[in-house]
Amino acid sequence: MPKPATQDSNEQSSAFRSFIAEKGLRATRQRMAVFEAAQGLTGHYTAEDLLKKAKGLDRTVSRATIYRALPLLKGSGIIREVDVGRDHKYYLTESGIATFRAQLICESCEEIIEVDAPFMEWYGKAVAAKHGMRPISQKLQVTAICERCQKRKPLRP
Amino acid sequence: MPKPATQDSNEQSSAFRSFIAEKGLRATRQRMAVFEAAQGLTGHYTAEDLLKKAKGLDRTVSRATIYRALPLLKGSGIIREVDVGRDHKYYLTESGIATFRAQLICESCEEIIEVDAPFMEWYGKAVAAKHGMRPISQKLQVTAICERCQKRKPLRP
DNA sequence: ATCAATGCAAATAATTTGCAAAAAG
DNA sequence: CTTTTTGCAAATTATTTGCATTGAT
Repeated sequence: MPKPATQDSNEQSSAFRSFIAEKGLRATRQRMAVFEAAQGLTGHYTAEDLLKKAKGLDRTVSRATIYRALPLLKGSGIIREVDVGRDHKYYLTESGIATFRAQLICESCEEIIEVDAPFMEWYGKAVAAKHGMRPISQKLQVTAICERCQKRKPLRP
Repeated sequence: MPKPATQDSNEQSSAFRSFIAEKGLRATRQRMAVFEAAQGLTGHYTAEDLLKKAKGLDRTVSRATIYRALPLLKGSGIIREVDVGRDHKYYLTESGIATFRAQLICESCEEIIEVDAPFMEWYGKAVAAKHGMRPISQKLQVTAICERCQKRKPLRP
C-alpha cells in the first residue's frame, strides 16, 4: 500500500528541519508555516503568493519572515528561484528529481514554461571549462512566442 | 588607406539617425550625446556609467534621458542589455559582428565574461521548436569560479 | 538564560513617470 | 506651429534592514 500523499510533506519537512538544525538555526512556527506553504503551491509563485499562502496557515507570518525564509528554502533545495528579469522573482517548489531546467518564456502572454534541457548542463560545463572556470550553476532562457499566441492577436502588441 | 577610427562612430551614427527617423522620432542633442557616449565606452557599463560619460559630452543630459534613450539604443542594435540578476543592469556597445553570446559570471569576484556560444543558438531554437514555439532571443549564463579566484582566497566568502 | 527570530515600519535604490518648459521638424 | 523631448522631482515597488520584543533550545 502506497504512503499517503501527506507523507511527502513530512519527509521533506524532516529534510528541512535537519537543514536548519545543521546550521544552528531554529524551527520556528513561522518558518515551518512558510515551508508548508511552499509545499502547498504548484507552478511559479511570487514571494507575495507565498506570503498569502503562509498567512493562511499561520496568521502571524510577516512579509519580512518570508524574505528571510526564502534563502533557507533555496539553500535546502526545497524551492528553486526563477529570475526572468521581471520586476519580481518567481519560485518553484522542487519535486524530488532535480534535472536541469530551462525556461521558455512567451513574449506575448508572458507564460513561463519549465522544460528539461539536460544537454545544457554539459554545454555550460564545457563553456566554463574552456575558460578555466569551475562551473556552479547555469541558466538558459529562451524568449519566444508560444503556440497559442501565434494563432491569435498578440496580447502585448 | 583605411578610414580613420572616428568614421566608425559616424557610420553607426547614421544607422542610429535613420533608426529614429523611421520611427518618427527626433535626433536631439541629448539623444545623440548618449549615443556618442555609448560609442565611447567599452566592456560592461551601467546606466549610471553612461550618464556620466554622456554628461561629459553634453552637460544637459539628465538621468531620465538616459533611461529614455536606452530602449532606442537597444532597439537599433547599437547596444545590448546584459541582465545577470544584479541590482542594476549592464550594457555593452555592440561591435559589428552579432554572434550569440553567453555570460560566464564569477561568483567570487563577480566579473562577467562574454563568450561566444554559437551552438546555443541552435539548441535554444531546438528547445523552442520542440514546444511549438517560435524563438525570438535566448540567454545562457553560467555561474562559476574563475581561474584567478580558484587560486586565491575567495573575495566573497 | 541565551541568542536567534520575529513583526513592524522605515530604508534602499534602480527605474519610471507627470508635468510644464524647451526645441526639433 | 505642432508634436516630441527634455529636466526635474516625485513616485514606484520588490526587497532589505534596524530595532525592540518574543520564543526556541
